[in-house]
Amino acid sequence: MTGEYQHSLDAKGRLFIPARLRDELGPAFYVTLSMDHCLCAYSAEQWQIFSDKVNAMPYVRQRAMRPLYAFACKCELDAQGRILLPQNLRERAGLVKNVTVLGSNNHAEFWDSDEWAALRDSEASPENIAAVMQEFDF
Amino acid sequence: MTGEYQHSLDAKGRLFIPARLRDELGPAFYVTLSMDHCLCAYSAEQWQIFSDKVNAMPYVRQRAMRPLYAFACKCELDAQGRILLPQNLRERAGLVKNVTVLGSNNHAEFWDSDEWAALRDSEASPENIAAVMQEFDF
DNA sequence: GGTCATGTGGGGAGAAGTGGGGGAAAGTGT
DNA sequence: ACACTTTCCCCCACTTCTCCCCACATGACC
Repeated sequence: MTGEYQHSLDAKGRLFIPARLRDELGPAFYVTLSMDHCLCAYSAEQWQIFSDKVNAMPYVRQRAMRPLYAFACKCELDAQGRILLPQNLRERAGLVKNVTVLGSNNHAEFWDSDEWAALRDSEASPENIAAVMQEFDF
Repeated sequence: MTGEYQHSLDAKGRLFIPARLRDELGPAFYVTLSMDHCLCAYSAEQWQIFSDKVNAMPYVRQRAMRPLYAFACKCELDAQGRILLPQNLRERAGLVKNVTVLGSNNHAEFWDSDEWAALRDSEASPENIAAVMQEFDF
């Protein structure tokens, strides 16, 4: 998944999913917290892969995953290609009006637009890009 | 991939891809940022190799790749052999009207023509060529 | 000079994206 | 149990933009 898309939450808390990401996420997908101040969306398939990994862990470690599952929400697209984001998730990621949707390889991310803009400017500097590319021998 | 090709963005932000590069990039390829002030295009195959490497890393490290994926765009050729470059990518690389397309071994690069001309003149000096060749024992 | 492949530009149909109305379903209080 | 509010979901109307198409210019090759 790739790309940066600008959308807005409407008065009812609905978020539009760009057509390109829709194809890759599938008709129903999972949204949950991230380690950053944003939300992550995983296709049903990716979610399964993730869950399998969790299941393979000893129970003591599985408990640490509790918040991830507690906040997770299975989202389904309406006829217009939108999802309804539960309020607790919106609050958690500080999503109010302007939301930037990012494709990020195997998942999508939802950011408050201002926050993402600030992060992008600091992360997408030539030095960082250079460092990343070097690391991957790209 | 080799060569230097002169093209222009039309009013709709479309860029013509030279026939020689088209063959090597394939019908759909990925365009993203570069560490220089230009855009890079990778064939779907190259992109997959890169993504596989990223997926093999722990999630905490994968985050560093966010800007690369956020700016990336899967571009498909139209019947005339052109692609539509998203505005944010064009802005990022300062592409307005005249664009120089470069073949650069395993990828292609898109430069603002003036900028490339300046860079080429400074880099393609006999001294630089000599230095490069020496380094590779060429 | 003719013909084919390559490159350039623009019109228009249809998909993508946006917003809002209204009714069903669920939750709340008396 | 019943009215009332809130949330959710389906539907419709509208705007914007992408993509497909055609028409033409240019240059290479025969």
